[in-house]
Amino acid sequence: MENTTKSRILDEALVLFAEYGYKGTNLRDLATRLGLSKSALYKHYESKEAIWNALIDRLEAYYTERFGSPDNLPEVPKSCEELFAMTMGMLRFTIFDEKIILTRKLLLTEQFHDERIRRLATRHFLESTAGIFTAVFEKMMDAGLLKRNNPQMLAFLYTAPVTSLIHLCDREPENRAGIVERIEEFVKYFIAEYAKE
Amino acid sequence: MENTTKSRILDEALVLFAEYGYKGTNLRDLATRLGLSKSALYKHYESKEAIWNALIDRLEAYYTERFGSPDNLPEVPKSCEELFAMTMGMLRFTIFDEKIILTRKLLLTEQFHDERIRRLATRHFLESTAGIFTAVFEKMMDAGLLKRNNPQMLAFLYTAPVTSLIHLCDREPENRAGIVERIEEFVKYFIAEYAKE
DNA sequence: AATAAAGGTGACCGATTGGTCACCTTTTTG
DNA sequence: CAAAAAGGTGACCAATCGGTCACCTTTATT
Repeated sequence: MENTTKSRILDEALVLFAEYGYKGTNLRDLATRLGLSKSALYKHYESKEAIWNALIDRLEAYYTERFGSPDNLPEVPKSCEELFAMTMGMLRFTIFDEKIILTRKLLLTEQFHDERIRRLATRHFLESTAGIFTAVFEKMMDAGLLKRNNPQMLAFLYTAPVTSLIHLCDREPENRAGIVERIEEFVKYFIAEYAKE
Repeated sequence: MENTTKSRILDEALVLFAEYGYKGTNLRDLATRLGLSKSALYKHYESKEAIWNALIDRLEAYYTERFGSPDNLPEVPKSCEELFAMTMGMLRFTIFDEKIILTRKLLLTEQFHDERIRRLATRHFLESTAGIFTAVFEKMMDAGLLKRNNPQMLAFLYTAPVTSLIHLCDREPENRAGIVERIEEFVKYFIAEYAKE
């Protein structure tokens, strides 16, 4: 169920839906990109909407698998340097992976046109990463690495600015290097501000 | 040049483009909503694209008028209570005004399909409000109301989380009241954290 | 009052779209 | 190996879209 035509259709659908939107995507282009005829698509999905729904099914599955259970938390950093390294590691992953970029674009551009996308957008942009860092910060406070503070508030204060710069990165990929530096600067500032001592 | 048909077309175009996207908007709907026939639109604009461009012209003009010159800064708060009041005032304006909500939706959903929207999105979501608060914080630090700190970084730390909650508000208008409370909570937390003493 | 310009209408056009169908080819299955 | 299921094709269809046109009505202009 990996490199089947059925799943390749979804791969390519993500590219087109993310780039041109649901309305702006047509099945002839999709078929051509896959080296298929348009009618072949209908052997795998019964309509354009069915492709769309299957793509969102897959996205939802990805999110529940990735962020659904609290046991796949990252290792808690044992120092502020490790916190910095972990953050930048996550960032690089999130900012350079083509599929994740496309997913973000899809969530942003279709959030007001589809109920399930709307819910995923909140989950992605607000809850997922902030939830992880809430747990991380809490443990780092317990370990005496960060000043005592409201961990949830602190995580929100940490992730929201970074998220907004990630959006900038999607919008201006030509400035990616400079933006990564800016994020680095922010992360350093934040850690310096809230590190113990 | 205010309540002319020409400008009413743009008003209604904003609604449709924001709600359904450029591709998802059709001129028959637009005309019907205005109580016109479709061909009447062509007496005012030569194409769908021309309507789109005129709408963006107007948006750009609004932004340069509103945020273009540094002299229309808000009054600098004389206390942290005033900073709180000012912030919540700006927030309420930004969150309840139907036209601003639609504009945000348009910027989000069309930012990858149009170069000028892309630039406006960065200006709106990253530069405008952060710029204002950079100036405000700098002056409040000079006045001894806030702890000495990097004003630009602080403004970014302040506005980015609020902006992300404004997006949440657009996505879930049914939870607006609760989200406003959450913003209030954040703003209080932030001010308490960075107020002098 | 005559004329022209501006504003508005409905019928129509070609292009594009999602979707269907009869037919062919390959692969699987008993 | 025969049958059938799965995968693929190109021609075609109806609906929708942006856009045009000839024509009518209202409003300014001189």
